[in-house]
Amino acid sequence: MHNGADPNEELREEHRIRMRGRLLRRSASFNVAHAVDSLEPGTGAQSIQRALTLLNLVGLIAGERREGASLSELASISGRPKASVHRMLQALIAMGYVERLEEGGYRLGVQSQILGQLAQKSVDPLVTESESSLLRLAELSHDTVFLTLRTGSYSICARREEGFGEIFNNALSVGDRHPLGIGAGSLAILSELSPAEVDAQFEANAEILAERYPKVSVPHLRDIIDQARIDGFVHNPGLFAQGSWAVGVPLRIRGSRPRAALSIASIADRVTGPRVERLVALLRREAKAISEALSSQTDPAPDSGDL
Amino acid sequence: MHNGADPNEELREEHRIRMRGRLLRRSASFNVAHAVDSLEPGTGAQSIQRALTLLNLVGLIAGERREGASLSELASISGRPKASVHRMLQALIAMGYVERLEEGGYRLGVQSQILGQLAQKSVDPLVTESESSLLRLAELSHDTVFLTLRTGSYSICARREEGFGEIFNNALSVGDRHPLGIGAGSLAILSELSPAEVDAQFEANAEILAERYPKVSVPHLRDIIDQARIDGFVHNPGLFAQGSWAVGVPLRIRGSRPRAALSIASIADRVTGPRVERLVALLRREAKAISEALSSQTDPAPDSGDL
DNA sequence: GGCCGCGTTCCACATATTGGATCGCGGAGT
DNA sequence: ACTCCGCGATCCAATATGTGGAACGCGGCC
Repeated sequence: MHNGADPNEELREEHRIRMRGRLLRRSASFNVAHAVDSLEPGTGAQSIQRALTLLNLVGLIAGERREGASLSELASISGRPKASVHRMLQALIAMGYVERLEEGGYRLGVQSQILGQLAQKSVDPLVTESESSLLRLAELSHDTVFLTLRTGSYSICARREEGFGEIFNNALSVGDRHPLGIGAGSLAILSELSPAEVDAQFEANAEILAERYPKVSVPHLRDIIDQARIDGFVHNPGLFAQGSWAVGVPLRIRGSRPRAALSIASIADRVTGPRVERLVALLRREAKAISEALSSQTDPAPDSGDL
Repeated sequence: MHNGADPNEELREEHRIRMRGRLLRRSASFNVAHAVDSLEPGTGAQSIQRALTLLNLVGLIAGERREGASLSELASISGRPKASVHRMLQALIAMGYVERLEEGGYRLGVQSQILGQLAQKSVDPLVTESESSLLRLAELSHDTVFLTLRTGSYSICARREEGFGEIFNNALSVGDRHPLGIGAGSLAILSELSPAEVDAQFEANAEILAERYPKVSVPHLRDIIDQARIDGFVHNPGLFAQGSWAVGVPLRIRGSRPRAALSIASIADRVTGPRVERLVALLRREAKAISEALSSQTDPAPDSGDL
């Protein structure tokens, strides 16, 4: 996807250096939110759901720790018996989606990597295209930056880039999935949909929201969305994770339904007052850059720039 | 992973243009080889295997056709009833690993892409690092170039790049998996292992080889491997797919077990006589470049260059 | 030497998956 | 306009399938 001369690589390396040793070991509880997923029984597919959830989990853990994930860890986090997890892992290994290190840890395998490659051909150029924007935003804001994508009635954290500020936001990491409406990016996407569609989404997720996000008030979210339609950005004052404030802007792509957003998260102090405007300005600039880059890919004529 | 300025992108675009319209619609049979996979019953996991096999298949088809894969196509290729395939697809969609286009086709979804991203953190830098080498090789040879990786007792086609010659080798595409020993790259990897290890691999795959590759003679493969130990490259005179000849060299990475190879495949006429030496020279040069690049990543001191 | 936590294996149970059959739809053919 | 065809979606009885509690063996640690 890139060679050593990739201009992003320098930025990236710099980040890595500054981040080193700062990577706090996430508490064992991880972000189980999306791991314990909606398994509507009767659809005849929860073994698949369980397996893929496990695969996600392996990815999430092994993505942060070089040693990979241990069996009992996976068992306890996913909340199923070790025997089951073990059996699933065997299957995943047999298929090459998971590998086992000599030291015993589990991590993603070659097939996972290849699947990703195949996926890049089909799915959005968005993720790759926004790479450099995310790096710039992280660099400039010193906070944590996210690219959120919509899938069905969910939003998923597709990319995350660390600024190297003092604070470290662990509320969301790559691969985490939440119902639409949870998170600044997610709300930003909703703000581009019609009120009717927004209602439809909230309705589709009604149970999940009530069950897993009991503190969240849907009417309140609707208010935020309405405000965002006016402002053009979402401001989330720590609604979902305590102390995790954020701003988000939608990505508007020509000829495509709204389904992506950029957001920046940090502590309350850094997402208040005049700084909000500054962050929003940064986000808007990058959002525009990305949408123009994507438009020009399909259509050689430069965008009229209505953002 | 790259932005518009990625130096590989130009090469790549050029390829795309030259390839356009030449992408023969693979015959409906596809390369089912690895799709109908070893489902050892009783392990208690073939629903997972089936689902992941289907996922692979969606990736393979949608990787070549923008419209994605159709249900009945997937059903007929994978050889299971439509009802089952449909149910699995629903599950995969619910998890975000597969998406459905408005036009009705199935293709890989956001989660697949993200899984790939997470995998890149854990798995080899090899695949990304060898990108430009593959492009150069394709460009220079005008044939089809492969990066093969080892997983357990299998080899998998991790990358494939088209030269724009007259002939088009369809024997192997990205994601295809075969037992170790099937294919020039695969053999090249084996040639770096000790004879005892080679035997162990053949033994592990004995049944599969006998059943699915009845024409292949293991003793003969052993001879080829022995020869490759002397020559430093593998020459496959159409052993596995009729008319598909190839040469392959192993990738030797400092401080890592042998598990990768580069190979070039074409028709008999183009992989005989003096051209073999020329191709091998090309392969060797790139193999050296890659291994040096990787060594210098972990160890700042330049490699002593014993290749 | 005994304890603990780990990964692994076993097996009777029941449930989740299976797939043949059916249905509804939209496009092609006459 | 009517039929035919192939597609994707849905249903449901039969059972093959995955399940998970329990027990095992191993290595490190007190």
